[in-house]
Amino acid sequence: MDRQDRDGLPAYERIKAEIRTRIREGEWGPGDPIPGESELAASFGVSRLTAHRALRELAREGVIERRRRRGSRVAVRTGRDIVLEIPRIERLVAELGAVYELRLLARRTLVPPAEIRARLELAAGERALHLLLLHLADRRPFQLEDRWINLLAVPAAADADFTAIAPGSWLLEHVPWSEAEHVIAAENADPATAAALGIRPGEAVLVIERRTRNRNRVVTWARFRHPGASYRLATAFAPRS
Amino acid sequence: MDRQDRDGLPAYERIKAEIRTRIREGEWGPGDPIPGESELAASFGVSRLTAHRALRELAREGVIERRRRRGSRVAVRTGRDIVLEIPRIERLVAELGAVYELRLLARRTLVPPAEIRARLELAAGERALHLLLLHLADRRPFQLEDRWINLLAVPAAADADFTAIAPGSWLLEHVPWSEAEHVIAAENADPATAAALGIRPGEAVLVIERRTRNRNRVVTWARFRHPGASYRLATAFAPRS
DNA sequence: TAGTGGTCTAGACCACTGG
DNA sequence: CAGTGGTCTAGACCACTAC
Repeated sequence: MDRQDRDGLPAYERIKAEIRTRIREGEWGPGDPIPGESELAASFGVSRLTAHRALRELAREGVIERRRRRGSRVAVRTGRDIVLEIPRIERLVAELGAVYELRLLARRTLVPPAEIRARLELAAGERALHLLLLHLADRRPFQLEDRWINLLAVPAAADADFTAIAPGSWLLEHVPWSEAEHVIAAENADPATAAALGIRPGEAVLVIERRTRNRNRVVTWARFRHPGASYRLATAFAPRS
Repeated sequence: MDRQDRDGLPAYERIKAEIRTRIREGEWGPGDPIPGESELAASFGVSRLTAHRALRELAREGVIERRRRRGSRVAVRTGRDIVLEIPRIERLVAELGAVYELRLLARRTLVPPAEIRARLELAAGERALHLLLLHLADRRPFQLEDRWINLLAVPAAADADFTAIAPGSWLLEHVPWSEAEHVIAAENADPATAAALGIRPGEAVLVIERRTRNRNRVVTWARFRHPGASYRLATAFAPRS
């Protein structure tokens, strides 16, 4: 049953909350042992499995560390995980309360330069689709997108209308599953980038690169450039899970 | 028991792997229904709870979506979560194979300017500890750290020796639990930053800001600046959990 | 209102590991 | 080798919601 005995929360959530509270309030510090499954089960009046679930989830979230025989203890955090959500560009602009527009600046199918070919893990001489797009928010340049699409992985992209839908959105809808690698960097705007984004050459630009895979093939590689003065990635920290 | 029947994996992991495979290979596309708990339990010869665990974890990882009565289906991903791990600066430098050094450039306890006061959520007139540090990798400037510490939240910081240990590491060891907010941005180096980092004024700088909380109080707010040319944040995508 | 997911129990056996 | 965590089952009741 959805046990909502006391706080409208399932028993394992109540146990998790209780442990979190004791850690947050300093009663249990990093490295300190905390009660084991059996003890928790007894003190909360639940089965061991329920206590186990609470501890298992806390461990997955990085709050505690568990070892057989050794027991459970408060995790000693040596680093921090930042979870950044990067939504579709259309939603991002909409959430800023701005009107979104898309301009396709260039579209060509060609044999990519060596550097891009390596990123796409393409055979020599293989052609790929190159797109250059400008995303606008309230008619002002918001993001410059430089994208290569592996037509072997996504042949349908050759016929897609990227003046109507951003490639990122189109791909999300047409590629069933994907993993991605990201790089975030700061660069000085080169003259072409500056012209496209309507900023001065040399101005700081926030660069996000994304490489997406599907079935061990690189689907696409894209570089997004934002004017540094008007765009930042912000995150509320979320524990691992 | 740790059922390692076929692949050395627990049953719920085998079920998860099977579902992931079918999604990855396109057999089940975004939005498609997948077998329910009972059906999976029967076909894998496990109890419903084991099948439930597999589906629950996949849902938490964002792979599938579950709704009562409606059943389970492949998640329609509308965005991407990037998980960035930001390790301690000492470890980061060590992983680059470089020798780490720390230089404390300035240390003062003072009433912060209004902007900082707001970030620390401090009462007017309240003093805070301000630190300016330079982190070096192989004797070259790697990161400029501009940090404010709320002495009401961490009184012991007043006596800490930040010439020996980086404040980030010291805080991790002395503040039992924390949540954090992050901002990532690109800026042009101002003259002071350029001088400290040994770069030209105007060069792109990758800025990471972090605000850490404990018990609803802001513990510290810090701004880290890296020369854009020599530092990038990279991430392998990890599904949510 | 039927069917799916959500939670829970009591009992069980196994695996790992610190003393 | 004892104790802790890891997994599993069979059965149960409840909650939500699409039909």
